[in-house]
Amino acid sequence: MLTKQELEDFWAEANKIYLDHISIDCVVFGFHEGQMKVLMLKSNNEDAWYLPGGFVMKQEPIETAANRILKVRTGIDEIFLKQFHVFGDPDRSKIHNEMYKDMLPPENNFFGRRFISIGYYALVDFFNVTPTPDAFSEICTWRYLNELPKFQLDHEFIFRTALDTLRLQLNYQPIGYNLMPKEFTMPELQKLYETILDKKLDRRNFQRRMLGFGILNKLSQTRKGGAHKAPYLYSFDLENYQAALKEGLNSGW
Amino acid sequence: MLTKQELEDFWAEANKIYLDHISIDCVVFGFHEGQMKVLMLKSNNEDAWYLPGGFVMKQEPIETAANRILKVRTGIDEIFLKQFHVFGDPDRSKIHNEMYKDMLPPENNFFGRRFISIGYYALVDFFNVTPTPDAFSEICTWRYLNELPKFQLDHEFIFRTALDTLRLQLNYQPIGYNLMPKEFTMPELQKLYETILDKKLDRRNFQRRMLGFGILNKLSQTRKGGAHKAPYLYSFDLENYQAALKEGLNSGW
DNA sequence: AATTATTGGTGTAATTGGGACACAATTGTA
DNA sequence: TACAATTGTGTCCCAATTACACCAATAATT
Repeated sequence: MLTKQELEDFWAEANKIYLDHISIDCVVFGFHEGQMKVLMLKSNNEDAWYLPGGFVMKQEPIETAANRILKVRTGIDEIFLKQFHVFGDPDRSKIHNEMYKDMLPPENNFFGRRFISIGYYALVDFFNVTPTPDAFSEICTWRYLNELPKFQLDHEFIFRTALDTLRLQLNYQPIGYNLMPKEFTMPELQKLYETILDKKLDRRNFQRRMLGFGILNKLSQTRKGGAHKAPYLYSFDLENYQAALKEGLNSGW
Repeated sequence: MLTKQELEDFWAEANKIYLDHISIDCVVFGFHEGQMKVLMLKSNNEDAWYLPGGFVMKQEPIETAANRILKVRTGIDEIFLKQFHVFGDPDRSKIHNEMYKDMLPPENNFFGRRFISIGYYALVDFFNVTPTPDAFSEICTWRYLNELPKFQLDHEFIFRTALDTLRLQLNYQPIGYNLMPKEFTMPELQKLYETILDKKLDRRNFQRRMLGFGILNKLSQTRKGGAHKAPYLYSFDLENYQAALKEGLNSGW
């Protein structure tokens, strides 16, 4: 819990460096070996969980701001990051206004203002991440998708929209470059897809389709050491992968 | 051209009622009988064209703001309107700052601030629209896509992104409800698609695919009066149409 | 060393969807 | 009445998707 003085200092500083009324909320999906989690923070003020977020500096591109915000929360750079929606209801920050109303009059409460929030979703390997709380949270941690706590504000809606968007975009967009090791097996990649979509896919059809995209290199080595038959290793063909990111995977009309 | 006093009044008022740093830019695509145009405004200050846009009032939802802005520019309500991207480069408003620098110091120049702009695209029948200039434009009019003037600011990029997004979304989303008359023929609907995509489609394949979506009712009447064979009339099955808008047209994984 | 359990590699038949294509029907005009 | 233009409709072919089954490799067990 912050003291009144600390809050005042934060707001005074925020007023100087950040754009008013604009915030960024990030839904960080973490993956590792068939698991999928979301990065969440627990308020140090009450029993409420929220998504990582922050503000845009006065002369900072929003893309840069999103990366900066995630850098301090996760410790990693160069995250796969995608803008997916803007959340702009006038009363979405009401709770913040309530929360701090005893400590500062609303006109000084930076948080209590109306914020228009730009939603990003991020995809990371959660083994690479060091979850780091901010000044307003006591906990920053991964949560399983099926064991999510109650969200603060409209963060439940933001999370849901991000997940829907991610699943939709899986149809037109390659995925996995930042989530898989350099070399990986087809079953491992399939597990990533199954985890995101929360459904089983057919091994053979998955492989055929994925190879059809032309974004994978089949290596001659196999993954030794595991139990059972050694699967072949693949790597992403980065050039084709990037092209597919731009052009999309299916043509349509 | 506005006087200095008029500008000052506008800015003073804008400061009172609008959220700082947030703007909305709308790419309004107009369709009618196989033609496709974009709504544009010509600055009364210089030979520069820009997209309809405006600001968000302090307690107004952004969706409402976008509708309000388009209402005054087009005269119509209930426009098909879709948020598609946020443009937030810090220097995207630079030109505005330049433009008015002789009339007001930058700190009073509402326009000269850094704006983060939420991009919407709209689809309308341009026969229903009365293009109406704003205080900063002498002309508000439709322009053909292949005869576009030079754009101000980053509006060329915004326009291009909107068009790309529209064409992409044509693959997963039904279209035409607000753009076609209540009853229309298959060739008329096809012409809409061809116009948007700027390419010819096969009559028979188009019909088969479109009917496959299950969003059309085939009526028993035909369109009499035209030359040549009378085509059947169709109407949208609004229930299935709405469902397809939500669910998407193709499944993917 | 043989057996078993488990997972990975691969092929094939049936179905579906899309693309290319041709001919018959209707209507106004010459 | 012939013609031009346009619409309605069906079929063939290929590509993609689906469902499904058998063989191979490895480790643990016996």
